[in-house]
Amino acid sequence: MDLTRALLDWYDRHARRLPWRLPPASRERPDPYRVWLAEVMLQQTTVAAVLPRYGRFLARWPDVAALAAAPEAEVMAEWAGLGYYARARNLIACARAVAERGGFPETEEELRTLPGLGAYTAASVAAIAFGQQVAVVDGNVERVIARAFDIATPLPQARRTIRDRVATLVPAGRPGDFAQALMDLGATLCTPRRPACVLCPWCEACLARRHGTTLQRPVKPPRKAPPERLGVAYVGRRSDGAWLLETRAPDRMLGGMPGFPGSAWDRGEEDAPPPAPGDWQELAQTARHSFTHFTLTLRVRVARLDGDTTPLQGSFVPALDPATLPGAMRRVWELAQTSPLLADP
DNA sequence: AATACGGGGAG
DNA sequence: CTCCCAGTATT
Repeated sequence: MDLTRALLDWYDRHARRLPWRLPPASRERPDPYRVWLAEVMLQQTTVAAVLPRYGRFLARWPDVAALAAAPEAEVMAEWAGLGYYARARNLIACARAVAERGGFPETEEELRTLPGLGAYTAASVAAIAFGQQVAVVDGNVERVIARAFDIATPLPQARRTIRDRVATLVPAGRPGDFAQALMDLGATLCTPRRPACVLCPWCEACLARRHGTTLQRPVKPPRKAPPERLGVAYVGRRSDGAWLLETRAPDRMLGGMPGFPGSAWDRGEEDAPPPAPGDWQELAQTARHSFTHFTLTLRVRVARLDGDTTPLQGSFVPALDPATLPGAMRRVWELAQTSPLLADP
């Protein structure tokens, strides 16, 4: 039996049931908006992390017209905690472009031109939403294919070979199911650390298994240790309880998200003057947060500000829901809660 | 080709 | 702790 047939048969029996997905072998076409939204949320993000957020987002903006009309700050707030905030900014831009042109384009090539749709997402929407016969390659697929064909070339150089291999396997009839089947296989059986080869539909054919190289595929380049960075953040609260916040510039780290004013730690600044006149006190403890490419230590300075304070940076917001803050800022907020200076009025 | 860009789940 | 995840945009 060929690889494609074996994989689809396995998928028909073991497909994960996910809210953005139709059951296997379904004759219906899924809503392109829902497919696109899920694919963007899933970029570098685990299914487990997306699951509780997808339904909430969809309930709030059920179609592309609704999202296109949404205020940007509300979308950013809904995205808080999901990371890679350029995704949310691109999501809005894409929704507006699609609403403008009256719907999603159906080819991989046209989809690729939309904001936030790269090679993977354009291919996945084309295959899953529109039934186009295209190769969908994500991290799971890279692992599965590198193992099945025992590809020793390191990533990312091996991407072209992997893509070509997938392209020869995609069936004309069920390209969307095939893409999702390959990803399910990587997510549930062909896992990085402990692959369940005995359950795998490709067990017999898998070259890495035959050669005993499974755990060494795919070959990845070594990564260097992320550097340490320092910074300062100011948590100010006015006598009426309002918090001093800024909206971070879109071209910066955590761009478009709310945050506490302070040094530009994403640009190497370790200190900065206060964002408003006041009696600022530095907390004994620091706020630590790990990003992909550096680890940040933030000194936190707090102050209770006068009712007529005019901020030099940021502006006062009457209420602050920490759930709408990105992780690093949430840590700062939590630490600031220990200071009596910031207690509710 | 290399780097910036988050956060959380799994082991 | 480390690794990795339904990647994209920029340089």
